[in-house]
Amino acid sequence: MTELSEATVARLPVYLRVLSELAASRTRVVSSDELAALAGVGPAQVRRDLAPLGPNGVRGVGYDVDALQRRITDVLGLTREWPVVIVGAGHLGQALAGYAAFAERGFCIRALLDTDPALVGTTIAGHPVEPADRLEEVVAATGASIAVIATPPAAAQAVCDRLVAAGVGSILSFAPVLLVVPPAVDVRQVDLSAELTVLAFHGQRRDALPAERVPAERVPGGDA
Amino acid sequence: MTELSEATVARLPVYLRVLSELAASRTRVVSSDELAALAGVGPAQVRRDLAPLGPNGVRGVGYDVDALQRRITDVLGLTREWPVVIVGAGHLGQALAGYAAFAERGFCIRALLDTDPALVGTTIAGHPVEPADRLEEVVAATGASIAVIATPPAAAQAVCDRLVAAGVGSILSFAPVLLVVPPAVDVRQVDLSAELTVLAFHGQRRDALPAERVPAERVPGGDA
DNA sequence: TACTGTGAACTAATTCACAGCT
DNA sequence: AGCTGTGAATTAGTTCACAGTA
Repeated sequence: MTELSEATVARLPVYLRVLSELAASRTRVVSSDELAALAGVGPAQVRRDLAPLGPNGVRGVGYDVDALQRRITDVLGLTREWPVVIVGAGHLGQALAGYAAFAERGFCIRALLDTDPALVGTTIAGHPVEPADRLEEVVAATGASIAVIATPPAAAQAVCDRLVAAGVGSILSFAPVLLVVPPAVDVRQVDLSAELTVLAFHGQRRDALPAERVPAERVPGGDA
Repeated sequence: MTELSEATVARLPVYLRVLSELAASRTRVVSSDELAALAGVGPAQVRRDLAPLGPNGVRGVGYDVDALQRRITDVLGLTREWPVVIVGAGHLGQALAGYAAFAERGFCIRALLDTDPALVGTTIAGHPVEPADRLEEVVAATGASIAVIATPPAAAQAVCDRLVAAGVGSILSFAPVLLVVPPAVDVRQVDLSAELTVLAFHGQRRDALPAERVPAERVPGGDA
């Protein structure tokens, strides 16, 4: 395995999902054309992405669904379980705590933290909400190296600092603020307002050109 | 305005947020260096992104905060209100329905739909949950051109088809499935499992190199 | 002096097109 | 015949470095 581009890494989870579906429907072999169609990318893209993972395909035949599924699972680090701590038990934190797709991939929610006394002590999706004071001990006790920040923006940086100090190396943040972290820490941000804003931008353009040529838009899947 | 790259469009909402913060703190002028630091990108990137929006800066001085804020708001299409319909009133749909940051940007949640009879008729964040049967009439009545899909994956494509048929042109989906849409429809997908998976991939690599060089990781902000 | 705007260089990512294998 | 894997070409995105200007 030479070296995977960031763009490839972002697509591997998509291929993995498609392969699970294929495996569930007893499909044994899949071609780059088929896989591409199911994943919403081009066939050349699929081959480029998969080639560096080792020889996975058979020329003239295609890819073995099970073998490829195992290979990607392995490359992505999904052979182990990843304990996850969620900070912020508001609506979003609650939604994430109950999100079934996480567990299927080996992401086990191990704790839900919040500062709100009205929430602390309650149980959400089977997880007792702990007081945020205990962040450090909860991280230590669960061994979590991944944390999700679902707090109000104003609290995010402080929470982030404490998570990093407690040893968390990977953070998924839903707070629309820049998180400053040491270089070894990996932060991904999901900005829901920004997503809608990009849609608004395109929508506005579409409205402006009544029945004209619509700018480059790949289908299926749009420009997700 | 020549033509904005997709990458630039994705960053404009970030600049807009930073500018709002600056405006709130009575800052009148900002340089590309400062804006870059606050947005977590490079200064050259900021200038490249802003230059095509017209002459916004003054050489030797910087950018006028208010004027730039207005300009970006205008370019992104945020001068009008965007009615939004959310399909799926589970935890995630509820979280989105109550998400304050949407309203601040002019995204007004106008309806929440669900098939679950236990949810229909209840009120969430001030929005009555409507039966999903009424999708078409709700889209028509609200004039929504943006919709959010927060349903289980199995229902997403059918919902998507109905939304498109009802005239929705922009869709934000949280369902981890490929949505097939006509070319004129814009789809953005947020795949939460995939986000965690990318973190797991990097985390695994970090663990593998105990005290070694960590691969390219920009700070602040990590590789969000 | 201190900043923006931009040509030019560079790097990353995608797509083409075909050689090579089964 | 039908597929993968990959060099080569292309396109998109970023960064540099500096000319231009208030």
